[in-house]
Amino acid sequence: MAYNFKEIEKKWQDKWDKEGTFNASNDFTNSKKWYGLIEFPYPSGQGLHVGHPRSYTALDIIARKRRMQGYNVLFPIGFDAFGLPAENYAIKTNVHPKITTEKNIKHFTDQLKSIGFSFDWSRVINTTDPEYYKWTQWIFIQLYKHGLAYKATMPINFCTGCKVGLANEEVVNGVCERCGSPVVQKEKSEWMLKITKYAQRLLDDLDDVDYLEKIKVQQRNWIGRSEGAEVKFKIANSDEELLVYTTRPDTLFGATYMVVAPEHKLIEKLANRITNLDEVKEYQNKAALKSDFERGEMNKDKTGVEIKGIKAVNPLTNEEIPIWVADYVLSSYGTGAIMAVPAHDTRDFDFATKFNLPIVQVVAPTDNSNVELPFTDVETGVSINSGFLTGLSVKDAKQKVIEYLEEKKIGEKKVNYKLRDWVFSRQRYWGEPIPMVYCEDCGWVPLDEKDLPLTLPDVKDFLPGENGESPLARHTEWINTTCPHCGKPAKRETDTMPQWAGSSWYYLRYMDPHNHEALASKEALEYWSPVDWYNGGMEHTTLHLLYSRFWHKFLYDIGVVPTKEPYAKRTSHGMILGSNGEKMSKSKGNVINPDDIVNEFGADTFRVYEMFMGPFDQPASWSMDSIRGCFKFLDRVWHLQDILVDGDTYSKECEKMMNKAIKKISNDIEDMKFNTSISTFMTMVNEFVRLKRINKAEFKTFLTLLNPFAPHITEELNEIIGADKPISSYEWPVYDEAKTIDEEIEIPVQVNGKLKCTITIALNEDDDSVKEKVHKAIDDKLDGKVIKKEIYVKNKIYNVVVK
RNA sequence: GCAGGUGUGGCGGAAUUGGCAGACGCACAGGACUCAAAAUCCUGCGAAGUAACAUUCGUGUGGGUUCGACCCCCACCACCUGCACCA
Repeated sequence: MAYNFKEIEKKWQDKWDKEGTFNASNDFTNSKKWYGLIEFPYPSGQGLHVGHPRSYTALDIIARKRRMQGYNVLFPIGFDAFGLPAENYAIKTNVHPKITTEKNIKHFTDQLKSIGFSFDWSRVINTTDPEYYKWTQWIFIQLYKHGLAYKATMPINFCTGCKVGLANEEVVNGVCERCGSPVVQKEKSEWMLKITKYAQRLLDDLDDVDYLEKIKVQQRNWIGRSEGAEVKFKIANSDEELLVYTTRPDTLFGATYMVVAPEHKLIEKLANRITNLDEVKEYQNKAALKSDFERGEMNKDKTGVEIKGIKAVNPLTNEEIPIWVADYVLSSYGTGAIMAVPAHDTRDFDFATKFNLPIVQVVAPTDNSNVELPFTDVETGVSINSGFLTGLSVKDAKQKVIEYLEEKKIGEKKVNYKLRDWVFSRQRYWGEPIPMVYCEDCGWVPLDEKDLPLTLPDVKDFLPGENGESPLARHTEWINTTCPHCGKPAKRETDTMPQWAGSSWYYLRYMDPHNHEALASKEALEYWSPVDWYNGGMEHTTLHLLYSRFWHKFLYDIGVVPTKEPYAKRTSHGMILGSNGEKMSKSKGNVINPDDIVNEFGADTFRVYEMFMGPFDQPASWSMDSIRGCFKFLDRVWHLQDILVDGDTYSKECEKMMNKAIKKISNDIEDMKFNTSISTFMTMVNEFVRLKRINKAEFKTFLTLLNPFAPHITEELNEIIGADKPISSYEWPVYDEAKTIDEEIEIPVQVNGKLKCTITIALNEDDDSVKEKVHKAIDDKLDGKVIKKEIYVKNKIYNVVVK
């Protein structure tokens, strides 16, 4: 009988669908729960990408294993359906995003089901469903009420293509992450979320979660904590002060000039004393026209203008030093002004060299040798030419100078973060409306919670406004409302939320997706929290992961969720590349469509191949040849039924292999080493074929182990061999450690570290007996050389050193 | 520039973490089956070398530690991924 995967897969998928086989239990008395989460897809018009199933299959394997281990498993799926592509498509074709989204979700659902994932389809969520975004809006209102959402006019990244404000995270190399158009700076009034208030906790609590180390590193870098000091510099002959932030207060004696960012307020304040105001203004204007990217481009010559007419006073040396304006100082970090220490900072050094500014060395290596400047080593440095700091190590000097500054009230210890507040407004239609109303008398007022959801009005015209206004801004009948506070006429916010909003809390909704009273019930949250294992792409480590941790911590603070962290464990999969090793894209013509693969080889082969491709966390190139090998493997598995013999226990010749395999595969799955699990399966099949027999007990265990990887074929074979219940209801096989150990082993014998031969010994054979065997084997190969030393590592290796 | 990662046959990759390098798969070659092809099955497959053994070389490069190194240490090269004038 041939392996008819089409028939088999359809049969089991229909059965699972009809019976809801994999729905998580709502019985919370079962204390053993496991919550596995994959990043829910954006239902794009292109359909499922072959990259999605890599992550989904991996967690599906773990979820299926957990069920067999007796856990109540929650393994949900949903759709992150707000976003630009549907809206851009609507602009082009005038098809409402709601229709496109619905169609795409249908398509995705069919595709996902055709691969046999054990998702709980009774819990599907969709971020564009008013019943869902009602709670997204509710969270926003809570943020607002707790002072974490505020409106600010600030320069934002404005995409000239999408005509929309972008978060810093969405700007890549000066262009829009989505459409590739240039991004310029624009002043706009935007809703902001105060993620910076949580910076320290987002950093600290990384110690309590099990994330891949590289994910933690990226989060830490993104938060970018640094310790230093703020120092006040007096402006000579004035009451004004210039506040700077520095991580090297120990180098204060070497500060030979100051630099302020072009946007710094000092220039305005002291405008009447500046003798070259025109020149300074011209520089400011030029800087304003440059994008952040242009300003930040490396290896570019530093530019700047001295602000003449005013001087700053170094608080330690009392020397008057010049003040410059230069765009290498950013207004958005620290205080927007720096003290420049050219001898010990490469940027200041470049600038000082270009403009002939004095360079004073104040730190030297411990041995006081001459070094090339700038000398930036903080580990070995010792203060010199620094008054009361001279002779101290960098660390001690920092400590001492901060004490001094604090005592004299001219400065204080200060921690800074690179993390910025989250720009939360989007001038777009296809997003959650921000549930805020502006009243002339009351200012910004949140909607009453009982009036949620604030639904997105149906519009016919999706073009953004000329000035980057939201398409909703043209909808006067929707905009005009009454103030929830005083009842007077008022206007709605027309901006919508970014795509990150809905995905910042979706894992909570899965716990109780049909709840009308709350985002999820207390019981469900208590029972299912936290997510036990979350797998997703590295591209989401700095944005989505950080945002959702922030929202979660906030919800924890206001008593909504029971845990500090949303995800106990986070892993990450490597990207699937085209067969040419490049990222799959339509323009490169190297896109593989999952439907074609499922059609030609079947879902089981597709799953096995994606797991066999290579190490899970590393990128892998698609190979049509390799996938045939996986099909061949399953075909061999199918034909094992032809050599099936009776037997209720493992046969003598296979007992060891079976026990070893259970151990290896069980461990491999936990370590996400799926590729070596599959090698183990292949080795087993080769052995059964070589022996021309497999007994029932062996086959049953084999099928159970393979079931999470290839669920359809294994269920079918299980039925064929007369099982009375499906594998998904079996217990995960256990092994007997004693039966994984060989009592007779082969060990290598080396002479001077080079392999000469191998000998067979009993496990734990006594050393003298082993020695005797070794000498019998190699004594005639020594060419009369003298044995100097013999090393025997028990049961491992025997090495003879000769001369 | 900083941080992290990777480098092993023709290719994808294994290696119990310091102990027989190349498991498993692909490709390739030979054979069986077939009128023939495909599929399937069997055998071989790092390089040099030999009739065949033997032997030598071999995990990006150069050095080191060790009885023994893909694995540890030092220096370097190449590629990938983040971040990037963050004071």
